[in-house]
Amino acid sequence: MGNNTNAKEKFIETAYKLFEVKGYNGTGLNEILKESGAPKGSLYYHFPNGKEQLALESIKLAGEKIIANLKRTLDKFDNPIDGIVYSTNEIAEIIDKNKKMHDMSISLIALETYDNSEVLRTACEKVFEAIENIYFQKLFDYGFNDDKAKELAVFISAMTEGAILLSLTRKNGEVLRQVGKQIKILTNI
Amino acid sequence: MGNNTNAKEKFIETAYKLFEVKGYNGTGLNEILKESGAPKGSLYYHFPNGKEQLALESIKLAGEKIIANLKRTLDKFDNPIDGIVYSTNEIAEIIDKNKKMHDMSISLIALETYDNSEVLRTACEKVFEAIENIYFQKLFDYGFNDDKAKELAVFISAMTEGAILLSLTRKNGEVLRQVGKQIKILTNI
DNA sequence: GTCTATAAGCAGATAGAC
DNA sequence: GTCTATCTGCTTATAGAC
Repeated sequence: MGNNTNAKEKFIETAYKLFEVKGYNGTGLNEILKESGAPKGSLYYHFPNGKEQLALESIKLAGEKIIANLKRTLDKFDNPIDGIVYSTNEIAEIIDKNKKMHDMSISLIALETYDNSEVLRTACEKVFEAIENIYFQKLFDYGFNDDKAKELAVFISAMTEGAILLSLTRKNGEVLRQVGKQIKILTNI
Repeated sequence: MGNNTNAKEKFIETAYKLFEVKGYNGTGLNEILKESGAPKGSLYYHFPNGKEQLALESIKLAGEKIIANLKRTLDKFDNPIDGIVYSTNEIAEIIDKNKKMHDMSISLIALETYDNSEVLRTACEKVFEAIENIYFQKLFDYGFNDDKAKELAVFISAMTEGAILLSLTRKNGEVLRQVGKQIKILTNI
């Protein structure tokens, strides 16, 4: 019997890379097929609901990778703000080099789908919530009370997503680095 | 002689509304044509470079509207931070009501085009710069020195864009309101 | 300047052989 | 489970009548 798990995973891996950079509407099924080297029939066997189902799995995968990256980085530091500044600097470097999105944000697909597909919007919402929770836990463990940690986590999530957007648009990581510096100054931790 | 200016402006108005919410890749030319009530030949007469040229004009128009809104709001306040908080609360209300983008951000089209079209990327970059300059001027006029005003302007731009993204994804303006509160606390102005 | 007809290609999706 | 052929409809764009 053929190994269907590998074929399915290959589709998701390929799709998630393309969706993250080119977006949901900007990526055709044919492109995903070509890149993954499989025929169309196989895709629809593994994803009966077609493109939307493939995107759903892609968003979940992207979320897992983003969360894993963020956790790994924050764990290097005791002070949460130092970890966050390091994280923004890491992303800044990637943008300086690749000038492409890669395991940093699902903002594009979130903006493309929040008004069209409740399934995909909810999936994106969950990823953003998970990111916020990582920040919250780090801040809470450091000693902030529940309310303060929650407020700061929302703030840091928004700031980071915005800085990624601006840095991508400008094709350099300067905004991310400036924002990192600024949050260090403002929070004064 | 026919009034070509009106026809052209009508196209831009229609396109900008659709692009802002549905995105560049998510909006077909046929949809713009149908909504504006004009035939295809007319569009290509006014925009020989097709969709990209239409999008370029749409981004410029969106930028003008966003800037005008922001200026008008900030001018109501002497204290820049109070103006910014009011502005984020305004956007939060719009999201609570409409749950759609409308004169608040070009983030979707920026993320869709930064890697495909240098023309559109540059247009988006200019809009973000203009927004940043509005914040800078307000902060500078209030008494911040040049460097500090610049740093805060970048920070506020990023934070606002990120908060809009998260609020749209969650379909409510809570993040924007929380971020507004938080920036008031952190800057302590 | 305006409008219609149409081209050429790609989109997502499906049927059915193997 | 895999693969091919194909369908329908939409995409951007163009040619040419008026």
